[in-house]
Amino acid sequence: MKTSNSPVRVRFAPSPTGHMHLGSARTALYDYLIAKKTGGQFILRIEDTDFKRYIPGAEQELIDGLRWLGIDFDEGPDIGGPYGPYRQSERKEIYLTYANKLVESGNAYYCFCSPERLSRVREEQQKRKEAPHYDGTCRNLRAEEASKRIESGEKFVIRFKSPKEGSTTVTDLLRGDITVENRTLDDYILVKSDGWALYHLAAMVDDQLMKITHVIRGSEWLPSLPLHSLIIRALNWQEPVWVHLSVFLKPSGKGKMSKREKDDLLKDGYSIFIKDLKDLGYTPEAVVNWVALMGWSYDDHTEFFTLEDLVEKFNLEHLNPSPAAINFTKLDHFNGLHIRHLDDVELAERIAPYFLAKGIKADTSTLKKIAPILKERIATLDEAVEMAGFFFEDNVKPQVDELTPKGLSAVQAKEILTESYTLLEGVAAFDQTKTETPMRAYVERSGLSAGQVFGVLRVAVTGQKVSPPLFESMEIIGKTKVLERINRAIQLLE
RNA sequence: GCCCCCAUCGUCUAGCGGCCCAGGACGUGGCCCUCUCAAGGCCAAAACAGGGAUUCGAAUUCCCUUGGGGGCACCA
Repeated sequence: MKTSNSPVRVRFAPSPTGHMHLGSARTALYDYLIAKKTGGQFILRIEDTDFKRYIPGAEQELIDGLRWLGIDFDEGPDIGGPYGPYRQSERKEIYLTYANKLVESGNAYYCFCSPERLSRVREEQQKRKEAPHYDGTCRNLRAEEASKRIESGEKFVIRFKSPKEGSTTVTDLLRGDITVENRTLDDYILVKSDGWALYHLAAMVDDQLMKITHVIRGSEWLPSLPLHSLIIRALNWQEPVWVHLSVFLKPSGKGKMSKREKDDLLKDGYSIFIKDLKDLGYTPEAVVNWVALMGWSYDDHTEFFTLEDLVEKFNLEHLNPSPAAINFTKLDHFNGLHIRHLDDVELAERIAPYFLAKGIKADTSTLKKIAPILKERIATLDEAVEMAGFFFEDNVKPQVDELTPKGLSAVQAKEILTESYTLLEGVAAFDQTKTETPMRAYVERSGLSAGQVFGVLRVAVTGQKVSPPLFESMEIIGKTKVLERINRAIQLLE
């Protein structure tokens, strides 16, 4: 099936009921990519008809998440568009119009059964080990009787009249034909007793009215695909291309993630929520790259992609239908890759907020200087703080035991520092080439290893055992401060 | 219980009948480089779930089993 040549209209239709997670991000990404690639449009539609589950702020989080990832939409609730409104809560009457058409054409019917009766029926069915389904009480009610009961004020819902015989075949782009026996279909509710349409109706109506050509969504919708197709056919509409993406499994590959597991994950510095990822030091570039490759691959085995690359190379043909376990170490890898691809100024800007969050006043000019030596040493942006915090402190607090590493006595360590002080004090232009030469010579002379000498000096100057390269770091810190710090370390050793 | 989907290294995947005693990436182990940590380079271990069938030939097609996932709401 050729799908990626003519302009495609796709929609991302989340419900504002929780945080935006990786699965949604990937769906939105694919939507965006295929729309951009084909010169089509990407629409954001908010499915907010379930007022009980509605979470204020969730819509904004969604929009912020998309913006952060660089996924722009062409039409949506906050920017409008020719097929609005883009919130289902503003489209009640539209759904009713089509629900009525369905009733008129005999494809749907009014049902007056009470929720209480229905749950009793369900219970009995389950006791008999049957699949829970509507028992059909109102399915063949005469029209006059139905309208009489409606007029008398009885509560009702509208149900779809699913065929009882034969089978229904629908085509999914990744899986081919999917066929179900119609007798396994239920008479699903289309419109609730409060007059609001349910997803099954609302989404189909919106997709049609918004001229959606490809429905890209999670595979949790696969079981209701026949129903959706049947609704569309009953309305004499044309079916979109159905694309059901595989689900994401927890890292172990065993099922979806529970609330508890999500909390545990956060303790390890990972999260499936987009809003967390930013705080955890991940770049949107890496998240996009990573998520794009979970369920999609490119011919030539390339794995490093920018959003622009993906727009050019993405296609619907290489999608993989099997469930994928989330691999966070690979996110780390991509994050490192993308950090290294950032230029120094950009990286400086990106790490600045993390210093700020830790209460460290990091000035832009120093940030720019440390960016190149930090670049290949951090996997997440927040790591810049622990790796390079010492650049911004007035003084550092080395551990005495770290000042005297294995194989060296306190006396030797002190000697190294005193000698270093003298040598470095004598260097006029305090840049790395000028400081390294005399220090190397000293190493030769002392009979100690470079590791020992520079190690002690590193702890004295940076306060830590692990740091960016010593001489570059000292240059950035500056002569005065370096000497001060060495001095303090010598005192510590006394 | 019923329905639907899926099945290649630990993980993400390439493979769409011969190019595969299965390729790449992450991770892991080793070596090199090296002032620490990284980054980088090189090397290694690591998979076609099982059983039938079709075929000269199957990871690739079909069937069964097993395993995994999803769904069965007046949620989406």
